[in-house]
Amino acid sequence: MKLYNTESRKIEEFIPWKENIVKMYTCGPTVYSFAHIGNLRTYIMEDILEKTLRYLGYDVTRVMNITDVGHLSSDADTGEDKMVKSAKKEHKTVLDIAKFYTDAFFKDIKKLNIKMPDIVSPATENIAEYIKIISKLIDTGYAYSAGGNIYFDTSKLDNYYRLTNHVKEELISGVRDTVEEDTNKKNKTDFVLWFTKSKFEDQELKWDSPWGYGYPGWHIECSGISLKYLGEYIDIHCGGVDNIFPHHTNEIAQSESYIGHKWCKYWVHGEHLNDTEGKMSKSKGKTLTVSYLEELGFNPLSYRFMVLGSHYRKQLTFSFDSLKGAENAYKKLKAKVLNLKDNEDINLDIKNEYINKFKECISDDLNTANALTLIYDVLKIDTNDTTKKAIIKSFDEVLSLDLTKEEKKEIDKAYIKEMITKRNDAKKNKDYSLADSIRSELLNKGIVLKDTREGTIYEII
RNA sequence: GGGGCUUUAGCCAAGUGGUAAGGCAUGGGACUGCAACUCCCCGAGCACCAGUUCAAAUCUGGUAGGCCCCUCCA
Repeated sequence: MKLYNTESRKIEEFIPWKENIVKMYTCGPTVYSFAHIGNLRTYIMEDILEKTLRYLGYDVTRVMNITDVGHLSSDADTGEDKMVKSAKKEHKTVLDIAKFYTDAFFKDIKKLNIKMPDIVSPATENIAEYIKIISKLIDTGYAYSAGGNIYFDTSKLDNYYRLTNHVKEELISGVRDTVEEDTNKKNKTDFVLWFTKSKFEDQELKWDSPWGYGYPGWHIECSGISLKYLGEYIDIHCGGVDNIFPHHTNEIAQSESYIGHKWCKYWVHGEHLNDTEGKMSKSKGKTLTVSYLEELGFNPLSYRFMVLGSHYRKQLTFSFDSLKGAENAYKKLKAKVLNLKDNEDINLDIKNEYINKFKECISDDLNTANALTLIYDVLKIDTNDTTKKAIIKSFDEVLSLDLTKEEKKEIDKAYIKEMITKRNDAKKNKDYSLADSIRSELLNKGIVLKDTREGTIYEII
């Protein structure tokens, strides 16, 4: 397995800490609104990565957090916690909001055939863990108290920037002038581990701690949850590219200072889905959600297909034209696969040959585009249908496009047969208007008639 | 100002030194009462310039465009 590691900026051979065992941590959503399809692109990538590792025989444990506290809002306003802001807007408690959008997130990932991580843990349920970590960081001199808050002292590390290549001197703290400088900090890059005093006094969720009644900083949750469920050595940490700095940089700082040794071996980041104007964002208004795509008549799996057609480390520009193209391609492909006969003997040599080819594709830094192309190759192999279908079904364990899954809709077969007979009679009598009206009547019910050489068949859409 | 990514046919996209995979769309053809479905056929020399090389989309340097990060963000 070859994987691009953000830390080395190279494609590396994947070698986990312990042979055959993979501990994988993936940053989860902040649940203050619906996830948009750009967010979901990263989760699709992580899903493919997890399934690829399992397909290759690794024993994978994957953990994801749910951020339900302590994220600052966008610069568009004066700085209110996102969760609090949503709660106010919708007249609900913070935890109600979190619960609602967490459920919505789970529904979305299910529609996209993203497997639920083995462990999903909300930030608010691991406060004790954060307190434990912060206490030790204070004891060992990595953290200090100032102005009522606990800060991590980034000057204690000589490789703080190792994930990003940033040059310390060139960092401009006020690229946007709306950002206020926190005068409690010893260094520009220091960050808060625990708040008791902040600009945002209306924070609704607070907990007791050795440093006072307050709430955790924005980076500690991932370190805490990861250490709690995966231990001190993890193999892969994923997220979107925007997490690299400062979030993941700070996670490394905290976690390694706490445990005293290297923590995570591979950092894998997914590129963004852009719209034609650039980065998709929740604040731009028109949010593209999975449900919205469904309202427009798209199958969520068409979006998955579209995402898999590109590489996760390349920016992808979303347009309805490209989604439409993906949907066409997906429908055609699936129809071809479903058409394959299922009652012959599988040629195991051929099956193994193509499964190996498939493994080559996906273990090449998750080259899903080539994996999809391989499906088209399989359809062209000189072998029986059943072998082809078995091969594609195996690929689909990773790709999860439901390519071999029949849609099961309740249909009245006898009724359709009767209508087909009626129509064929009409055709014989050259009563084409009757024939066409029968055809369109069935079409309205989602039944598409196809006149083939072997007679009329139907498809349910 | 600093850091990083990116530029291949109408669109998506593979490709990591040897004369451009695949898919979608379009067009043409077969089939059809007409359609749809299906099947067959058709398209680029890789942003630009200059190097290295017997040989470059692939390496080096530069130019131009696009995007992201440095601020919560997938």
